[in-house]
Amino acid sequence: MGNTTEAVGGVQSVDRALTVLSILARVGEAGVTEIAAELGVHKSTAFRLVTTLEGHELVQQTEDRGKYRLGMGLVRLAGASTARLDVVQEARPVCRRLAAECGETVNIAVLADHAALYVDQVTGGSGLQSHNWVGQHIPLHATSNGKVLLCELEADEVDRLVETLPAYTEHTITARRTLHRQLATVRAQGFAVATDELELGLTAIAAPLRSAHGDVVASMSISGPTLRLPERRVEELVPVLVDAADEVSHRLGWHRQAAVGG
Amino acid sequence: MGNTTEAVGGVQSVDRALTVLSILARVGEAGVTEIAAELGVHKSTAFRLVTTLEGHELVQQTEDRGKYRLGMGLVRLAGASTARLDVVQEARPVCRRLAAECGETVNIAVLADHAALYVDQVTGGSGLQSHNWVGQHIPLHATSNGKVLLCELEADEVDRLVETLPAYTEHTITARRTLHRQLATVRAQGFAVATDELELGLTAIAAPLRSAHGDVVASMSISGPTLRLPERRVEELVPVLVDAADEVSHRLGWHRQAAVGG
DNA sequence: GGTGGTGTTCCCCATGACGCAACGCTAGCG
DNA sequence: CGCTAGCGTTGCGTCATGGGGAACACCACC
Repeated sequence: MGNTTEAVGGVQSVDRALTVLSILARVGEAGVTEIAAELGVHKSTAFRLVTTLEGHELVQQTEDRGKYRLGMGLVRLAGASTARLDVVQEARPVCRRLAAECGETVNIAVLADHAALYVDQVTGGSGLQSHNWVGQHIPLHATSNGKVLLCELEADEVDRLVETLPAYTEHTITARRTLHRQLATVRAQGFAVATDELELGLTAIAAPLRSAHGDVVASMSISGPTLRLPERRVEELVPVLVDAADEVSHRLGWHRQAAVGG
Repeated sequence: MGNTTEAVGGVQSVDRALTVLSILARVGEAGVTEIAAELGVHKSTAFRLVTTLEGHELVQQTEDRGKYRLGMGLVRLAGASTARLDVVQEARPVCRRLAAECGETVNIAVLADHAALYVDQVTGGSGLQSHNWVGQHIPLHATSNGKVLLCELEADEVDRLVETLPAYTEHTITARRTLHRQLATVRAQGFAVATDELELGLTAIAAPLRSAHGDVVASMSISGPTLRLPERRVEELVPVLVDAADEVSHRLGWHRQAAVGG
């Protein structure tokens, strides 16, 4: 009987095990009893599922006889997953160079499920990463990456993906018309800026990564504290970012002239 | 074709499903038949497992009736996973054990802003110790931690980070060529030593901590008075330190074999 | 149009996963 | 200090459930 999300797949025990992963992703840490309650199964069942997950390192215990949380096997799998995305593979060296060059964090995002999904991140300057965004879903209308990913879609497609426009700060775009107007600008100038729109004090600029067909398949961004990225510095960074993005697009087989069947 | 992992956990079908993920991580793409063969099960069984995985977006089909590969759900889960951990947290128990085991001070350092930043410290057995390094910025060219943090960077990146090479003692490296040569050695042997280079009478050895991607994200060091750490004792401690560092790397998701390219 | 490959579906059987209950353990509290 | 209540963990008998065989739909090559 459905508590959360159930009957997704065919094999019951596998479905339950994978639901355990979702639960842990949501709550961070959980004990066997808690998981069992959420799944609606007996403790022992939950325990066996968790143990199996642990055997593959997708889950790990915080300590002996302790709670469980997601494990590093997931990171490994996700790495293998994104590594197959040729976007990430091709972009990584460029990201690294860009991050080092401007001392800010560089991200790669793709369109996934009504949101921008961050698939890679290289932190600038300091090796101690402030916050790892990889795997996070970010609202499309409040981020530079989101705007880039949307900018070449049909208007009704944009409206389908962006169902609501919640305000995160006073600068967040909340009107559909404003959004569409901004997307036109982004499309025209080839990059997007978002200042304090998702979070006060957070600024980001983004540029599109294109496949051989010319489609926008991903977005590359530079982000950092608004204090470090005032208007003047943004103006400096934009051409650097666009150049880097173009280089990645080039590696992916895109050529400015080679518009395939307009 | 070796069955890589078998009977790891308790629940058979879950175990098989997770093995499917490993297989896909290894080969990139695979069809139902291929997966079934590798698992040693019937096609239909493999199909059901894959379908369940697909329901949770851990796997996706390249096209209709096509092969399967790892999905974006993994990236999401991995993001939730890495958000909860950081180097210090994972390293702390190992540091404590290491410090107790060898009776010297153990430090964790990361690259930050043209210097090594000490982010954690566990003092060794002997009671009162020198001052606390945590939060201190330390020159990269005169410390074992610095050498480790630099050793896998590009040569020009190293030169950018190390602007000048001031001499702190008569043993400090002051020539760029010497530094680059030493970094190559560190990279090759997997650890660094610094004797009397920052301060007369102070010896330290360091080894790299790697992320799931294989990048050197931090450095772990053992340091103490040169009197207590003569060459012979350093030789004893190096394998102990490297083992400890490898263990932390492992916890962070790094696996020697898990080089993604193949 | 044959032939061998794929991913997919159905159905029946026995295997293997489930719920139960009991265990060892820790923590809190009277 | 023992008593209880909660935890994660384990063995066991039973029956739901997942597995395998075979047939299906489809594609590509010959």
